[in-house]
Amino acid sequence: MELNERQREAVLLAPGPALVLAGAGSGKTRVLTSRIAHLLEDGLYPGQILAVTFTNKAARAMRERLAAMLDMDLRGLWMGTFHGIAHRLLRMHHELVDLPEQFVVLDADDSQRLVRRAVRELQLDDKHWPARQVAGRISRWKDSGLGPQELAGERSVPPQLLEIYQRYELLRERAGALDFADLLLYALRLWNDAPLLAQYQERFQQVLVDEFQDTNAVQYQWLRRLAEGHQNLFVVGDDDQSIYAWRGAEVENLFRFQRDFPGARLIRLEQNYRSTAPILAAANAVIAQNHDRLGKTLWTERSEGAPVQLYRAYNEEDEARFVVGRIEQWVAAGGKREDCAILYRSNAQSRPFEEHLLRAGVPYRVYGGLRFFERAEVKDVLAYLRLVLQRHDDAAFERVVNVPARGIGAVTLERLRSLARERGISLWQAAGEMAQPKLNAFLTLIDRLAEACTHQELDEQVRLVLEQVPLRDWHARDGDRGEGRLENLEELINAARSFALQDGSEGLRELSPVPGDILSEFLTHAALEAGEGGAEAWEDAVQLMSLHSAKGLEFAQVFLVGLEEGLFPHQRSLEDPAGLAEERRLCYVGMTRAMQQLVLCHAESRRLHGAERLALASRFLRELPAEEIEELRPRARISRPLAPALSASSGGRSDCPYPLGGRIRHPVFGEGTVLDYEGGGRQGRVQIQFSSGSKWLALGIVSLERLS
DNA sequence: ATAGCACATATCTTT
DNA sequence: TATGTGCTAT
Repeated sequence: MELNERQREAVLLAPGPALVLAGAGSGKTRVLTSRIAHLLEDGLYPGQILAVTFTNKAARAMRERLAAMLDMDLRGLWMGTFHGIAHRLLRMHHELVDLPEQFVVLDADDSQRLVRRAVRELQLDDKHWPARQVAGRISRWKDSGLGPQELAGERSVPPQLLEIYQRYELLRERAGALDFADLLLYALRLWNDAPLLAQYQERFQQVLVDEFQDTNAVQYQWLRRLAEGHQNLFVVGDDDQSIYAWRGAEVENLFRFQRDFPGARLIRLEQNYRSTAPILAAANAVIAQNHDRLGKTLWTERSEGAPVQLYRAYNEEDEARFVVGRIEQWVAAGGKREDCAILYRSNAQSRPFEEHLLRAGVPYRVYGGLRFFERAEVKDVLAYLRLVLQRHDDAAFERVVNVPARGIGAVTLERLRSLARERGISLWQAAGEMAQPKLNAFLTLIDRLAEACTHQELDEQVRLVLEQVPLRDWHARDGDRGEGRLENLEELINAARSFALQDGSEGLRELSPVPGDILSEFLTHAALEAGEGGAEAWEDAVQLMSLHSAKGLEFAQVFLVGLEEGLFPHQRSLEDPAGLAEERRLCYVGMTRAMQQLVLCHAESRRLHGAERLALASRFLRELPAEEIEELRPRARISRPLAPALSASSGGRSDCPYPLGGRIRHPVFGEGTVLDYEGGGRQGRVQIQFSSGSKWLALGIVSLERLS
């Protein structure tokens, strides 16, 4: 595809620092990929390029695009997330930062458990110090580069919290483990080794960064030091799409960059190629309500396009029914399911859509939520493997010492913990010293397992765990609930096999020269990339995902749902102007995902956490320009289905000849949109929204022309 | 020590 | 809603 003038300029820019402010849909990824291709064609070796993306998905996509553009061996080209790259470096140079060779990576859940343990060890009330929140604060401090020492003098930090932080660090270090934030911190520490830094500065002649507005303080420092020699740092970002401040991202890095790299070239990409004019106008109007923007207005050459539609649903069921109806209509007209995306603020909102899609027999795929490697039964098996690798991994030890139940209860465990605490040793060591039969049996089990696992294929190692540890029986006793877990255990074997195959053949491994055990690779993979792609990944399916995970993607049809005060914008940001601005950017991100048709939905009433609540339309809807919006009026009949059975029977709406949301033409009233329908056959009636208002029409009498 | 049950509680986004 | 925690009976 041709590049426009600005894009071309960015791609061909001479070496040196450069900042590309790239609006949504302005061809950002294309510029980045083209520049890499250009550098390679210009004679740079793949090994001299480092490209950093924000998600694993984005890294994969870019690699694929690059491979398609160039007929070239890309081995040696480093492309990945900050976390992934940091991990790779740490595997290679662990000794420089006093890490054990087999260090493990803690995911968010592991970190929380460790916090809980720290709280208990300090004899603090874990009600008063909820692990989830404390872990969140610690992680944010770490993202800004603040260790316990730096916080010591801070009056705003309660002393207990500081103590918890310190204890957490102690436990974590003893376990030879790194949390997500540590990966970045330790990677930054690597740069304190001058020869090593010089080596990488020499090696990576060109550093390119995607989604730069989402970098945090530590990531920025890491980049700055890496590039401070040759200054060949090419960053691409959009302040309007900064949606990760809650995770420590600092948009200010865009300004810092210009300050720290004087003479940096600035290029703005403002021409949008993705969306129709109405979609763009609507999105621009919303984001214009934010202040302190770098200033940038997207425009498009396209003038055509359907208006943005707004559907006001009675409740979340109605919302789901409407959206699924529209999707069925799209598919019936020959559209692909995968071109339809349902985007919501929080993952919990997926359920009514899943139910309606299921009922309608429409394949769908949900991204996010509880992912494969985050499931308890899967994490248990992984914990056994972690112990095999690293006996001092206390988190893993605690997780499975009594799973399945083997008579090691709270009392024994408490004794273990205090012994470990007193002597400053790991739980594994403490268990060895206790010389208690049941504990010994557990230690022996792990040792035997480790022995059996040596020199085995990865999937064989997983199989060995399931063979030597009666986890299957344990879950099988759990009846219905256990069945799914059993399936997940079998799936884990498959996951291990395909990971090993991919890793050994052509995939990651050759491209990323990581030394060390495939097992530890796999465990890191499980923590870093919680596992998306299921077997049905290639099936044509409707896509359901949170707004956050939609960033960087595009779809012909976007249904942005749940636009209600308290839900979106989220309750917790209502009070806080900065939080509200971020919610608005999130809305902007969501709207700009749409290429052809954007449908916005909100419900008047919503069941949330089990309780029914009235919901006000989101303030973002009031910010829309009326002339771009086609409002679908609320239905006249207001009734919540009394029972699931009832809604199921009325859910079989295939007997209505006009799909909900579809366009029709009436001989007198003209064009309209099908809003609702009740009754069956010729007795049924259908509600149509005409420009003059909405009307109920008897199916037996009128004849309506269907428009595609 | 463990299973089962009642009760409380916090509701989001992700590497 | 759904998850987790604490209590009680076994």
